[in-house]
Amino acid sequence: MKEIPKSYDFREVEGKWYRFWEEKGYFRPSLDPEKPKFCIVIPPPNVTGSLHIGHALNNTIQDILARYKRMDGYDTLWLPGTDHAGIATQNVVERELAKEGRTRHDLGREAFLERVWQWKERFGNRIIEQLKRLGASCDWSRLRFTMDEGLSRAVREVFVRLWEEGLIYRGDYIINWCPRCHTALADIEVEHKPTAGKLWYLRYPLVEGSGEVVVATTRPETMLGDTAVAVNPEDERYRDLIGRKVRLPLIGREIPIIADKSVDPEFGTGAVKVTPAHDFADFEMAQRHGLPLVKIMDENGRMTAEAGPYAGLDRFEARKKVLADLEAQGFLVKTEDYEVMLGHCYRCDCVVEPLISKQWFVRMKPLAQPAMAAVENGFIRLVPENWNNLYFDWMRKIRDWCISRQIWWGHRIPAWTCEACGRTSVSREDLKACPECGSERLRQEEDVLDTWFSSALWPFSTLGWPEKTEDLRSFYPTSVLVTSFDILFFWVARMIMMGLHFMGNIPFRTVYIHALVRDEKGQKMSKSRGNVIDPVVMIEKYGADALRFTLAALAAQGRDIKLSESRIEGYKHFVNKIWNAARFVLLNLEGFEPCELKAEALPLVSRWILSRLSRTIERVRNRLEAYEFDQAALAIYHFFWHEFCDWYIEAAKLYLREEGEVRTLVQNVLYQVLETSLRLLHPFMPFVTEELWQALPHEGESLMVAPYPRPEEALLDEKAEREMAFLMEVIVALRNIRADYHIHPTREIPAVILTEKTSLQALLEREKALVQLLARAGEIEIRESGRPEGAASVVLSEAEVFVPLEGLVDLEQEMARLKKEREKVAKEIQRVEARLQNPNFLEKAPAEVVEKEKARAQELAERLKRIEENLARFEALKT
RNA sequence: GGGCGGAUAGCUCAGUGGGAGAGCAUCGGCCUUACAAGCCGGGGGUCAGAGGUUCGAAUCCUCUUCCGCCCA
Repeated sequence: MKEIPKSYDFREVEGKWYRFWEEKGYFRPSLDPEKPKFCIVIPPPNVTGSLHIGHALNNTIQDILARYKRMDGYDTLWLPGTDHAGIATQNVVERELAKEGRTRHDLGREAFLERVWQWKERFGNRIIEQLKRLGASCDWSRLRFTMDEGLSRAVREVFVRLWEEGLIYRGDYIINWCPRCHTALADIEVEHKPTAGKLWYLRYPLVEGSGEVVVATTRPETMLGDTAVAVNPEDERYRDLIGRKVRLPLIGREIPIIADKSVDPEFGTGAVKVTPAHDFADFEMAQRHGLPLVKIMDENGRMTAEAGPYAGLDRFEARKKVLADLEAQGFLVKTEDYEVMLGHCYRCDCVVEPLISKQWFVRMKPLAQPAMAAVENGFIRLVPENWNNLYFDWMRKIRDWCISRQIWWGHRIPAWTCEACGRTSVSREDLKACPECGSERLRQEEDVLDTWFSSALWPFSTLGWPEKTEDLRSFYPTSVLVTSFDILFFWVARMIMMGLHFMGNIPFRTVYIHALVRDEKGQKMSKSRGNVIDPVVMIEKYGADALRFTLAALAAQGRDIKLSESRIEGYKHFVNKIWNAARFVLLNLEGFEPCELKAEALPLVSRWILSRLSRTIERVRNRLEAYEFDQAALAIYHFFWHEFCDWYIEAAKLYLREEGEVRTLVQNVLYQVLETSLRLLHPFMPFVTEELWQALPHEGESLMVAPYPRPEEALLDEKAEREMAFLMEVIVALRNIRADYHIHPTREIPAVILTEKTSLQALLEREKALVQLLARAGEIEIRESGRPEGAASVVLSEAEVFVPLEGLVDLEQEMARLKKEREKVAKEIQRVEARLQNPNFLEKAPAEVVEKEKARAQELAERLKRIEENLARFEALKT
């Protein structure tokens, strides 16, 4: 037999097996039409990205599923790819240019894009390499990129069709504008953060007669663009003023006082200024009341000519100046501290500005309706399902999606405007001439599409759509999407809409939404906080298997993961434990001959471990199917460490000493349990399991393609489990006494075991050697009665265990132990008896519960009796 | 303001109507030839608080307090 090194060195192992798997083509599906299909599309990481701990969790889960299903007989495709990440990538390259003292405008559009592509070729695959380190079993031969040729074709097709269906339109609307990225943003790309601000009260004098209206605002500079003052129609204070006019300070424009239900009478004075060109609520109000728009700020965050004397000022300077002037002229009533929710760009964290501009939009309502129904009717299942409400809520409140971005890196909108006839045409192919008038004076739209537009198509564009490919036929709809909730709407909801609209079918059956990984104090990890746990560093320090197992073990549903390095270190110990258990088995396979395992011929402990193994397999499979990765991982952990290693391997030493059949049988059980455990563990810890499996006798080329274990009914053995539970109780009792009396571990102790049950007596006789080995016991006497004098004792429910050692027992200590035990048992009896004496309980509780309680009461009573007797004996000895 | 989640051992968390659990940490004893990254044993909890439903509540309901997150 092969001997393996004393401790596991993952560094030498991981790369080796990853290359092996890839070379063998195991990551690729066979496309065998007979096999059921399993498919996951990866949430494409940004090309700018490097692997962070969230990716590590996300991809570990996907890999666990992919490896599990692959081993379980599914033709499995895990389809990888990257996202061009429009704004983020453009920002990176622009920053690079800035170091050379240049801007993208110096280069021009084409040269700039050239530069971005170069950057992508050089750095864009870093995260892919890191995923390989993690062990991800993606089919790299199908690697896609949102800007590659095929996907770009899909984007165009979708854009044109939506346009033709009237679901895309262009128009002047208020949008979120990032003055730094210089582009429009979608609603959900804006992060609202509480910021300390002020509430300014401004005096607007009435045009006719004396009097005034005081409005409260958090943005005084926008008063330059006010076109009305609004009050709530129910508000008594202002009822008489509705319809009258005020004169806008500083500017002198006359604006009306209007009534609108959206005004909150509780806010400020109950009267608000209306700036339709620079506030979402005001824009909507303006539409309701037909108010004019006055744009006082431009795309750079500077004041326009409409701002009169303030034209050209930056928005923050303008505020200062406006306030100073208002105060000087007596229009500023008062100032209060106020916390405002300020929108920030999710890419660059700048304060975004609501602006009116010409943008492209997708009508969402018609698309959202079926997407909602798909979840409502259970065609798509969100796991855990408490995300349903949030999903529905968001879909109900959905607004049209602003898809145009004023950047260069991305899918350029396929629309051309004819300078001759003014018509805008949208086309699948680049236009050379105007389809309307034939003129060649065409100007292509400058804007590109929101990055999420292309990722919304991901589940079918990556499979080859709009071509009718074999991949598309085989793998759409995909099986499960693994993602985190923060992109549920950015991405998941849009994929559902697009999938339903263009494929006529859901994009995936299940959406598994995993937790966010936080640091050990529960804070978000971020570079600025300096609390980032870098998965690549962890892999180098503890190995990919340890990291993966940790993430799986912590992935409880509906709760964020608080990760600390010590947890990873802890599970590295588990990896080592597996290694050493395998080492033990290998060292003891001398003369190993595979044989059939007939339950009757096996020692009790072997029947027990096989039964436990079968139960563990069942549990692991169930928990995996339920996406309870933590439960699955912990089930294996417990079985392998605390049943197989702690008990079975120790017990096996008894039989391995012997010659003959029993040795062969136990060797076979050791082998079988280990080999099966490795298969069971492989999706969680692919590397160490492959390394060990290859060192064991095995059939097949790789553990990766070995069958996933199935529970075997024939191996379940309740009797063996019950009997072992009893023996373990006895052994623990003996160890207990040893520890309490500080008897050296190597010293054999004599034991007397009392039990009235003949079946247990027989069991103890049969398994005496096992008890002797595991409890380091010498002579063991088994009898029905006759407590030895002056012995340390432990009372079990069906037996009493004594260690009669001359001069051993400390009376006080022994009595203290018994008294404590008596108290516990007595308390328990009280509870059980109270229950049993309650007629309501006897009447209403299910019969089996009542039976169980009765049996328990009896058992406890017997135990108490024995404790009392022992105590009495000690009392007698004392006097 | 609206919504969702959480509060169980020192820490991290499972348990979701019928005997309070795990891992880590801690304490005591061991280098027992697979493993000291280990083995054996121990201690530790009015399950946030109050009320209710029930024969029975950590578990279901209501309220309160505190802590997260999302949306406005």
